[in-house]
Amino acid sequence: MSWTDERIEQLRNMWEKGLTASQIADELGGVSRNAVIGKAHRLGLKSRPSPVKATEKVAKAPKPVAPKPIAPAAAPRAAAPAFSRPAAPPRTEAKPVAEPRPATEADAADAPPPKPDTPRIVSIGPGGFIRQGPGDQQAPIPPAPPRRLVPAKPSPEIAGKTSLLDLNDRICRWPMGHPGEPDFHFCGVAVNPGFPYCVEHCGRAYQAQLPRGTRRPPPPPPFGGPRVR
DNA sequence: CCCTGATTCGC
DNA sequence: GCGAATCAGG
Repeated sequence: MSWTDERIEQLRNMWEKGLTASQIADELGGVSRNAVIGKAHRLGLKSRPSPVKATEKVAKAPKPVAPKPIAPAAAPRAAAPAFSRPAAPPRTEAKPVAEPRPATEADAADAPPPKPDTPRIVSIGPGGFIRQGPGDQQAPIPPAPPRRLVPAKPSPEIAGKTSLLDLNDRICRWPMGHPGEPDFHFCGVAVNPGFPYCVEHCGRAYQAQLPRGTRRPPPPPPFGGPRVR
């Protein structure tokens, strides 16, 4: 398979919709997940949360990775491959990282004082416990992180469509489109009383039983017909 | 082990 | 330009 304009277009759309590379590859067909990712990068559209790129700790000790016993004579690929990318790309303003010292347990305090520079004056009570001053109450109130129960962008294709969550026993649950595709939805019109489908789709779902031996018309296609790719 | 995306590099 | 192989985190 080659990257025709149309396929590139599909790749772009799906990628920006947040579909995974696997899904895109599956949808396009004829290409692997790697092919999709590679093409996406070549197109310049990358980003999207990567499970692997999030780490940017310099404190990581350089791990030499045991050289493979085979093919030592293979030409070294780069001049200095071992340290080709230890330098953190200054993606964000690289603030001076605190020196990696052997962290003590005491350092791991959950609530460090907001102003480390200000000397805190504490008093020791009888018995050695630390008295808390009026302003010393540890702020135990973590700012509640704003949470969104519903994605802000439910994908324009689904807007207004009857989704799986919208199903109830009064609306037609005849599937429209192909499951797994972004615009897959359900019929959603008023149901034929006593049936899970509307009148029209009941006609499709429930076909009269014909006498044995008679030729029957082709059965109703599942999910609206054969998949076209 | 499965998944994910990123990167490398021979073709 | 392409994508398999590989890496590396979840």
